[in-house]
Amino acid sequence: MHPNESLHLSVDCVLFGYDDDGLKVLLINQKEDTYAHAQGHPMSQLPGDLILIEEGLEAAAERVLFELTQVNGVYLKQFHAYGDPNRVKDHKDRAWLRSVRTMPDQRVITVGYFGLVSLHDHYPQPASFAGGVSWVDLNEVGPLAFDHNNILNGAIEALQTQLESHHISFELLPKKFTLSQLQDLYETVLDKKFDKRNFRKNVKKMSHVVPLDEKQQGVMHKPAQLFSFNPDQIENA
Amino acid sequence: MHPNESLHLSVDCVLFGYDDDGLKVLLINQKEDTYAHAQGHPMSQLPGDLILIEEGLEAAAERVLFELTQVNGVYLKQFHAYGDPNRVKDHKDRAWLRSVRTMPDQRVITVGYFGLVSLHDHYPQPASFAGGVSWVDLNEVGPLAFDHNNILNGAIEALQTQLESHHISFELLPKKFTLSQLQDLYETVLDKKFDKRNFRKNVKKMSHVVPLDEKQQGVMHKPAQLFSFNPDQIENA
DNA sequence: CAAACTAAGTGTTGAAAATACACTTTTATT
DNA sequence: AATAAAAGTGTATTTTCAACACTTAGTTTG
Repeated sequence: MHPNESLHLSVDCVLFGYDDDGLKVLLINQKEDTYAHAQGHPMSQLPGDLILIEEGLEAAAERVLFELTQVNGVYLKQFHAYGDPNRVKDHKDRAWLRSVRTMPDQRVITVGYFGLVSLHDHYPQPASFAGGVSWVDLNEVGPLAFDHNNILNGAIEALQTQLESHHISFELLPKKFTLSQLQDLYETVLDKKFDKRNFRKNVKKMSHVVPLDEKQQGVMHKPAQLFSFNPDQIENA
Repeated sequence: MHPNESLHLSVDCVLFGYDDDGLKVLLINQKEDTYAHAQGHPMSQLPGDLILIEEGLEAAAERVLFELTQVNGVYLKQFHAYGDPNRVKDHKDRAWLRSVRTMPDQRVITVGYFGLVSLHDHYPQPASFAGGVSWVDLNEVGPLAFDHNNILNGAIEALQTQLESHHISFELLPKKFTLSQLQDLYETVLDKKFDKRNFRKNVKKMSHVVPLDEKQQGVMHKPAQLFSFNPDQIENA
C-alpha cells in the first residue's frame, strides 16, 4: 500500500475567552530571539504542537494547550482537520520552523480544537520557550503564522453553529452571570442583536438556566439577578 | 519538541447511496485468501487507506475511494478525525493488518469523509486486491473492522445535521426526481415522517428546486411531475 | 371500454412561535 | 433630593407550523 512514514501530525487550539469587553482568542507570540540568526519576523500563532506517539487527539490538545499557556480543565472540541500539503511551507514561516523543529521541512497535518473559557477564570502564562501569550480581540487579529487565520475562521464558524444547539454558552461565562451578560454573549458570538424581552422569555423556558438568590453588587444602577447553569437539567425539547 | 516520526495517517470514506429502496453504505470485504495463513475471519470495513506523503486530505479521500471502489466524481466532505491510540489495535483486526501493511503495529489516525451518490448513477467495482464491494442497507450493517462502526455513526450524524442546512439532498437523488422521492429521502435520512402537503409547501419555497416540463413514465398510476436542482439558485433566507 | 387500482396533487383552519414595541423599578452617585 | 444607568416586565401582531381528506390522471384488468 502507501506507507507515509514521515508525516507529522499536530493539534492546534483555538481558545476563545469572553468577558464584558468582547470575545478574544488566545495567541502565542513566537519568541523574538529565535530570529537572531535566522532572518524572519516573529508572528503570532495559535497554540499548537506535534502529538506524541501514543497520545489521543483530545489528550494532545489538552496537553499542548497546558504546556504552551498553562491553561487546563477547559471545554475542548474538535472541529476540523487541515491537511494541505503546503500549509507549513510558506516562506514567512520557514525561519521559525527551522528554529523549533528537528524536521522543519516535514509536512504537518493538524487537527483543530476550539476551547471556551470565561476570561475571569483563567490566567494564561507563556511556556518558557514561548515568547508570550495574549488574549487578542477577534476584531483585531492580524496575520497569523501558517494557515492559522484559516483555522481560526473554521473555529469561529464551529462556535457559532454550536452555540445554540450544544448548550456551550456557559463555558464562556463566569459561574454566576446576569441575563444581560448572557444576551451580550449571544450578540457578540452570533454578531446579531436580540430583543431584550424576547430573549429573556426564551431563557425562562430553558430549565438549565437557574435563578440564584443573589444579586449583582457594586454596580451603580439596579442590580441584576444572578443566574447559573445546571448541566443536569438540559431540557429535552 | 515532540517528534512523532512513526505515525500513520489514513482517510476513511463513508459513501452513502440512496434509491427508492433506502439508504445504503458502501462497504468492502477483506479478501478471504488473505486469511489462509493468518488466523482471523474476514470482516467488512469502510474503504480507506493511508494517505500519500504529498497528498491533500480531500485528494486522498477521492483517490482512495476510487482505487478501492472505482467510484469517482462524488460529493465528499470531511466530518471528523479519529485518533484513539488503540483504534487499530483490537485483536480481531490484527490478522488483516499483518497481511496488508508493512508496519501493522503502527498507530493510525484517520480522517473521516462522507460521500453521497444516487445509487442509479454509480456502479462500484472492487479493486483487484479487495475482496468485494457492496452496498449494505444502513439497518443491516453488522460489526465492522477497527472502529468503523463508530466512524459510520459519526457520518450518519453529520449527514443528518447537514441534510437540511447544506442543500446536499440532491447529491443522493437522480438528476430528475419527483417530490415523493425527495420526501422519502428526507424521511429515510432523518428517520421521521413528514406531512405530504406541508412538505410540498416548503419545497415550493425553495428556489433551487425547479419543476421540469416532464413527467414520470412507465408507472401504473398518475405520473408525477419531475423536478431538478439548480445549484445556482440557493436562496438567501 | 368500463371499472378498479395506485400514487399524485391540492387548501384551510387552529395552534404555536417569533417579532415588535415603551415604560417602571432599583440601586449608587452627586 | 435629584440624577443616572441598566434591570426588569406584558401585550398585540405576524409568521410559521401542524393537522387533516378528497379529487385527479394514468395504467391495468376483465
